[in-house]
Amino acid sequence: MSETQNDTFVTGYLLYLLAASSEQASAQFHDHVRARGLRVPEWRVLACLVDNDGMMITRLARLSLMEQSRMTRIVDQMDARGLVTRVADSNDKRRVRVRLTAEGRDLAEALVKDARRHETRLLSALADTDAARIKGVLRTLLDVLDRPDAT
Amino acid sequence: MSETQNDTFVTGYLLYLLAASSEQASAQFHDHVRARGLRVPEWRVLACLVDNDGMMITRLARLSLMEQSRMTRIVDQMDARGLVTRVADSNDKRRVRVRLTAEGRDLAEALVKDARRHETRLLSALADTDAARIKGVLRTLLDVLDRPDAT
DNA sequence: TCGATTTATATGATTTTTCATATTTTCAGC
DNA sequence: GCTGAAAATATGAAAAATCATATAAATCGA
Repeated sequence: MSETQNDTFVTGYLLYLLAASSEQASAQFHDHVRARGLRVPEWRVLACLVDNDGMMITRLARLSLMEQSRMTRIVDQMDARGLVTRVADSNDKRRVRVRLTAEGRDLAEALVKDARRHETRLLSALADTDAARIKGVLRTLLDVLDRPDAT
Repeated sequence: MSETQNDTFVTGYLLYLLAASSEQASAQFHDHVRARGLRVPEWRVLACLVDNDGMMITRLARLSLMEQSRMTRIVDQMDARGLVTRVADSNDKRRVRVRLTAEGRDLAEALVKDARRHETRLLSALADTDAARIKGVLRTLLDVLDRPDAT
């Protein structure tokens, strides 16, 4: 008994399993993203914009799971780098719409393709039953959490 | 069609579902942790140490999903605050064992109790089938990711 | 048992992230 | 059409995280 192993709580704790799964499942792809010269938050922005170009900063922040002020600065940098442009919303002058540039779109589409491939590989490493269930379970969890009575 | 909604990729992407689930499922409890005067990484350290007191920094970092140098500084702060103490390992002088103080242990045990309660509530908000499956699916995913041939 | 390698931790410098709050614009009710 | 509240974004200052690397101890092989 060289290394006393209790590990009774953390390892079985739902929030740990979620954090660890997310972290570890993403690690490889995030390396790929960085190899392509992007930081992870930037990749998230690109992915959101491929789905729906011209999102406003606030929504981009919510979807990308980060704070608004941080998103403002990330958009700054991506703008400076020529991946996106800021466009004033004509109806509501408070809003800033973020649009992909041609370069941004190319990069985004290439990475989405890579992401899909990676996801397929990941799912195929799971048993069929697990692969079939995982997304549904997570979506259900997210739905439940969205309800105001959540907890 | 006021807000053009495509949302074809991100919302259904496994790595997004994992990150979002983790983020959102944890949000409430993390607020609780902060209300108790701890930052999230500190709570993670306490939770690990309740399971297995005297872990070394490196292992603590791996389990808490963070970098070693970051963990060194977090342990510094927790030490300064009286939650843990550093103990030199007698067999291997490179190692630093992190031990809970009495105060640290009290806080840790209280929070673990809260965490378990919170987890129970969370799981009971899911349908029985989902609740029964979620941990298993995540554990399987983690197992697969641990294998060297992972992807 | 010496030297090269690996492992564990620490630290300086830089970059990110956060927090609080300012600014600007819209909206709701009167 | 005013006024106060709410929403969207930006920004300065502070705290935290990262990256590269230093230091020190253990281990492995010839």
